[in-house]
Amino acid sequence: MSPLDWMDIQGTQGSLDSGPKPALDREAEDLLEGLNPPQREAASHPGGPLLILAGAGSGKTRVITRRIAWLVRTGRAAPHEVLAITFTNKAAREMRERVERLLPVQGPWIGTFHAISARILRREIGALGTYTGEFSIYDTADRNQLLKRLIKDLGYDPARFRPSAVGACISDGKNRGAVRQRGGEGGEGMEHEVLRRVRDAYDEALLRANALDFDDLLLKTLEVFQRFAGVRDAYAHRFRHVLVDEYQDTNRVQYELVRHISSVHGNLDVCGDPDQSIYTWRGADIHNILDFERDFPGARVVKLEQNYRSSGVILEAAQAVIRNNRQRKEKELWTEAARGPAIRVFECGDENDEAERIVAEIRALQAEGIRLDRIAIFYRVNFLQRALERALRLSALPYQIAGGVEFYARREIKDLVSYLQVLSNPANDVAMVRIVNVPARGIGERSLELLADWAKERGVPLSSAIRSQEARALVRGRARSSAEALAQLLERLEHAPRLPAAEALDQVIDAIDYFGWLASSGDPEAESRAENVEELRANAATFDRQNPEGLLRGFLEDVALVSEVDSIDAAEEGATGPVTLMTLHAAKGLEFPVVFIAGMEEELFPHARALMDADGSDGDGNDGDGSDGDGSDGDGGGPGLEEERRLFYVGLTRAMDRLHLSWARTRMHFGETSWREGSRFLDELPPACLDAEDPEEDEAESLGSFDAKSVSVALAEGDIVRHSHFGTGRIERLVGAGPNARATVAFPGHGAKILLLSYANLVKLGR
DNA sequence: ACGCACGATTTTTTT
DNA sequence: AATCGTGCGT
Repeated sequence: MSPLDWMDIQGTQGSLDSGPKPALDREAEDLLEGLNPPQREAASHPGGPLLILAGAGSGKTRVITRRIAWLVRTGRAAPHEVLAITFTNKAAREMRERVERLLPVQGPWIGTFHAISARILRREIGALGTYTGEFSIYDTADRNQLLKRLIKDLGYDPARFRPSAVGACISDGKNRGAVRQRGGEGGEGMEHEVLRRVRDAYDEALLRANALDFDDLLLKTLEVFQRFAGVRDAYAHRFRHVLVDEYQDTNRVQYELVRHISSVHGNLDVCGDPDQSIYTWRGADIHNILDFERDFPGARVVKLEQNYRSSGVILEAAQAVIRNNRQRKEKELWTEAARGPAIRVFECGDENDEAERIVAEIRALQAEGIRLDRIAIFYRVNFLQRALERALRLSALPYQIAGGVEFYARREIKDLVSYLQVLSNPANDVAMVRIVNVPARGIGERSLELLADWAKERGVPLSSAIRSQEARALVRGRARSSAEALAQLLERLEHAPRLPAAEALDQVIDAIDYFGWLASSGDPEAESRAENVEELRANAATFDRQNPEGLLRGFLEDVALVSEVDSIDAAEEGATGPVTLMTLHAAKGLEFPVVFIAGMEEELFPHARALMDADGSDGDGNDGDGSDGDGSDGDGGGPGLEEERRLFYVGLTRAMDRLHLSWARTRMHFGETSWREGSRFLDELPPACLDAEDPEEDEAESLGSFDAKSVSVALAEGDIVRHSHFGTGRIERLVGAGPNARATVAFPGHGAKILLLSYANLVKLGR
């Protein structure tokens, strides 16, 4: 979406108010074809507030896309009068494509809250009088870097007040936004005092840098709407129909935004599932969806309860699990699908064993003819990714990871993007600091400090100091000439913001001879960095093609707002894609025929942290520093646990046919190995849904295999075992005892091997 | 000013 | 285990 294909905000209305033309009726009717009755009701809701309670896999996206097309087709809204808000850019892209397939029409605004807000602010933020439309967007890394400097400047120890932690606090405050005034938050020792001072300095620094962080994008938009009714009304008039997906994950600020923007026409459709609310930690307030009918009187409520995605077994299991939650709106999903294969639970020795078993299983699936891109592996926390990745690489299975080390967080990418940011917004100090000595030009910390102080005294950005002869005079020697050269460089590139992104990028790369520098830097990763830069160039070129008017600024916005999750490609036609790895959070909204969920362990899957803080759904007081310990109310298990359970529910319901859950008896964590216990969630699965091979049910065996080291004791001839290198095999013979015990194992494809049990680490699979 | 070695710290989840 | 930051030596 190009930020500039703007149509006059007001203007276009009239002519559409007349009822639908009869000729269109049939075509409109076609758009509803194939929908079940509630889906049809939702898609063709005539107007006014609408709440779609959409269970997992109930065809929600289908309904929304049809609805948008239907609204346009029946003349209830012109394309550009439709605003659809999604949770990720990927979802936005997908929705746009699907709508366009139904109706060859462009113009609806479809995007995330952040993207839409940015788009509005580019145009309107000037009204606040403090920012300009050229503002930069600070991502989390930028934020933390800025905070670190501020914490130091204020004389605090950044080790004691970790920038990331302080940043999280600040963000939290902003997300709960409008209601911040509640806590005088004075007392409570000096911690709050520190926080307050850093926060103030932070906001001021952002202002001076003409920069907004993610939270500000929403907050400033809200502020504009609140303070300038005219602007608000213009948008509220324009957007005749507003649709919000994943409404259960909206926070307070987003709620207010939605309210404003739908205030004129009152045509607000929200869609979501309280059972899939998994973002309360980031300020999402489940009450938004629970109280929708109260907030928007006269709301129509439609429940979508037929599941079209998962097998009977999977759906039954998911339902059984989620029923353990206390805080919940009753809802029964049903399916016409067959029961399908049972869910399998792998109990593994350690994380490598777990990864290898998953890999072996994937191999087996592959042999069955199942494509890799139909397979996904989920996990609760990112570090689990490591062992999985290692095993996949070792076995040469192609995979892609969502999340992990984000592309745009890589140093080489940050470097180049920072140049572009400085060119686009010279006040962007964080970016300026980053590039001042990249490539190395001999401007060290000391020189930088001199320049920064000069700028600070005058209240001007750092880049002004670089450009000022007077400031540069403070610096001695090589640094001075380097600063001069840098100033000239920036001047030569000044026109970059008016260029297409790819061109601007290329000019920067040229001007600093980035490839040459990379090659000569002695960085062992130089090659892969160069590849990443090529990828960045390709991204820029793609952006230019899709957004001819976007220019550098548009590209920078994309860079800031597009997350790695968005880069997960749904398989191209024809070619078979790789296995996909991602966190459970990232999995929301997706579906895969085969799903693995790794790390089903206490403390890890109900995550230890989630069980600790007892608050969550009450917008109530923040953390008494360990004063009230009420982790004990039984039932649902507390809001933290309930959210974890919802997350598990989300994971389960991503699976269409096959589902594998795994856990490890020991796992390396923080560099030390610890004993693990199977997740309590495993116990919540109905036995009827599980594969019988469950070793936990077998008393004798669980005794024998309790100690990973003594697994061998439990082995017998005829057992099927797994080996980290050779894969699955069958034990032909056992000889010797104790540390000398040996097994002859037949591995299909490798032949018979004689293995020393104390080394081989065989894992018994069955017999 | 820069490189290296050592030690501290990390790991919930993300736009 | 792996990354990051600090302090020291050149």
